[in-house]
Amino acid sequence: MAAPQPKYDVFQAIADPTRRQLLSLLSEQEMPVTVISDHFPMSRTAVSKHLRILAEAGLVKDRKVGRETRYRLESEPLQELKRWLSYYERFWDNKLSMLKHYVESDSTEEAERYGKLEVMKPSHHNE
Amino acid sequence: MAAPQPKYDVFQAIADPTRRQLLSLLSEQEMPVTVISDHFPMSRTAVSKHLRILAEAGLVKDRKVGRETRYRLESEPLQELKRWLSYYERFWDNKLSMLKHYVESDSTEEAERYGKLEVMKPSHHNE
DNA sequence: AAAATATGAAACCATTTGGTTTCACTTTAG
DNA sequence: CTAAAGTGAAACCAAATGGTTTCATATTTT
Repeated sequence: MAAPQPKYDVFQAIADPTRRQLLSLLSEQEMPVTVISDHFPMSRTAVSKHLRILAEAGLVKDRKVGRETRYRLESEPLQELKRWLSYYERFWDNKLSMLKHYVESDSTEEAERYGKLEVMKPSHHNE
Repeated sequence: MAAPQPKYDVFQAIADPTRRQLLSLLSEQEMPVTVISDHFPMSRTAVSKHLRILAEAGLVKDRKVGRETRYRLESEPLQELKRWLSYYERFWDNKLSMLKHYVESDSTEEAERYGKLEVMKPSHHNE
């Protein structure tokens, strides 16, 4: 029953430099593992494992062609990242709201300041 | 001499769910560690370590106020993430260029296909 | 059919990561 | 001055991570 929820999310998937390079490489064209691993200083198996992690995060898809398995980029999951990021953009894009934020937090009284906030409610941008 | 290059970059820093929640919380206002850790199910020390990692990535700044150290969000480093992401946006925003990409990679001959590419040149989006 | 190619799975390993508890230090409050 | 509050650093730990080597299996090639 329980959905076999993926072990790796987009954030974790792109945290590794090698995996970001893999995405970059695959964005150019579809490729089988052997060819891909020629571009990296590690074993084919290691590359294969990184690909599996990317696949779990939905960032790459594969298809069998004869005896090879070709991997290709699937950028759609990156939209989650964009969405997460959009929340923070206001802090550098909108000077006005940023200033407002700053002034407010500095003009409040010491006691009770933090307790009044409604924080950590898992909403769109928390995770 | 050698710049003590930070151990954590933005990608790694935001890979952890707890750290993303920290950014979310701090985006509301500046806070001392003790108050922050009240919002998490782990020890103050653990939160403190996450904050240090975020600080290494430049995502939070702190300032001493009496005996407390207040942390605040510093969103600027997230621009690197936005920049990285912008490269991939074309794969979902621009249906035309995506299609072009797909057609090209599928119409080429088997042999020599991969060798012709100029890949992995560490450029703006590789890492 | 036999040899070569392409790949995933498994078993191992060293290092990193995310947490904990304990201790020392500084700054405020009584 | 003494106690309490706020923190960071250190020592420890179990689990996760990123690699490796070896082995089994499926598909081509000759």
